[in-house]
Amino acid sequence: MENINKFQTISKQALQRLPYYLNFLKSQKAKKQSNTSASMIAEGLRLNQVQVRKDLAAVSSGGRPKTGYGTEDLISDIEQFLGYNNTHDAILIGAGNLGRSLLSYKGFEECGMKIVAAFDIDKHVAGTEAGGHPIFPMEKLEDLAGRLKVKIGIIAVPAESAQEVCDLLVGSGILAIWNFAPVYLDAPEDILIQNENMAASLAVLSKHVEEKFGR
Amino acid sequence: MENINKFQTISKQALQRLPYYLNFLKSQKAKKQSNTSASMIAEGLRLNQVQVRKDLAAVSSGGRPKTGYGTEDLISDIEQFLGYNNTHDAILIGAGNLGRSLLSYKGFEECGMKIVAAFDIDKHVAGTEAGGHPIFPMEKLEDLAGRLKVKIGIIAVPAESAQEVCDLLVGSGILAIWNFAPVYLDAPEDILIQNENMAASLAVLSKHVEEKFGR
DNA sequence: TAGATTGTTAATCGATTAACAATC
DNA sequence: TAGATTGTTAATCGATTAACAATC
Repeated sequence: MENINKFQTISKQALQRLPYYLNFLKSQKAKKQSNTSASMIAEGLRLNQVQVRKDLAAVSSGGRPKTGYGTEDLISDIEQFLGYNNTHDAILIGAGNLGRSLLSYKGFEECGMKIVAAFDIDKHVAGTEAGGHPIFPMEKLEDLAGRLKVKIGIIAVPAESAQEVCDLLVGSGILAIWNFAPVYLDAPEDILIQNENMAASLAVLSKHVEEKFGR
Repeated sequence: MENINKFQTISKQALQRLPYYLNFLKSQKAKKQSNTSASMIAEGLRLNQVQVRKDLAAVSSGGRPKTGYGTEDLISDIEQFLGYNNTHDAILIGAGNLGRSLLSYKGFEECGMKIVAAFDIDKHVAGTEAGGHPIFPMEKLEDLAGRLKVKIGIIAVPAESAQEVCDLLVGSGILAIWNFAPVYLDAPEDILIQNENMAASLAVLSKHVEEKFGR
């Protein structure tokens, strides 16, 4: 039986676990472990064995009974799957406090994303730079994004202007948006919106402390 | 009937939606809308009505048929619920690239969290400061955390040392940990671990672009 | 062959959504 | 009273976990 119909889909949660596996596998590699089993990963990351096994099955077919996966093979299968090999260019909009923090963060490139330019509505901010990235005025966005064929947009503007920026990005042919503004954006369904909200995470922490510590 | 048995629990997902509601409500307040209904929030944030209504019911009892909630009342109910009124002190460990970005970010205080000190293992880094926060050597952590009665720890160290730092924090009486390292931490179950992994979010974006754009 | 590990099919669990009753 | 909106109980959906068969 051929596996023509076997569309291996993967849930968003599973997708988000993959970088953890990757990290663990790299530490295995550093320890000269040439093979790594799902059980080892599960134990190392304190996850359920079956979950790990299922996640890996969606990403690689190099698993062999009794031996597990070749550590390096699995690393490259996951990186391949996530598209870390082909670097994706990104632009960031909103060079305020958060935006500048993101611009100066160096960890994105090893995850296959490279910020190529930043934009800000404030004419005084435009023309400066942050973290080695030039900041342009908003008017240049559409032209530049189109010419550079950028596929990822990072929104770091205030809530009020986030939807507007989103529309602009969609119009410029962006495929995925990393949204740091505290709003749910409206976009065509083939555009992926990944919401990242520090306030949302803080809510979880704050609530827990409040509960445990009392008021 | 008294509501003694009515332990209103709330899911983590619901908890994370509350800051979005808060943001919407504040914009309502700015527009002088004295009342806001669940349906208005749902429409504004493009969420399901019932979901919003259920979330709000867990947080406030000020909803009235036909009128909805008093905008300001609901704001303060949510802030009360999340513990945004009582500021919680936090310490940050690891003043590297990411750590410094977090230290210089100004948005945490309005979510009820205040970073009071940072620590780093590197003796050269200790003694300096970032974003107006002093950076201390690791040896001072236990003493300072205990004396300041800090309840939140922020881990921004490399994956390899994250568990070690976690243990140290737990030993110092911390109640909740915001973990930026790409590992799942092992801690007593009454300690809340909130994982924040930029790489995990990037994986989702990267995969989508890869799928749409092809390789 | 026995044992470890993979990978799949079925059961469970939790969150979201739908239907409805209650109330101002 | 009629209508809008709340809040609850039941149905659906999706992800996780458990049980098991396949394989080296």
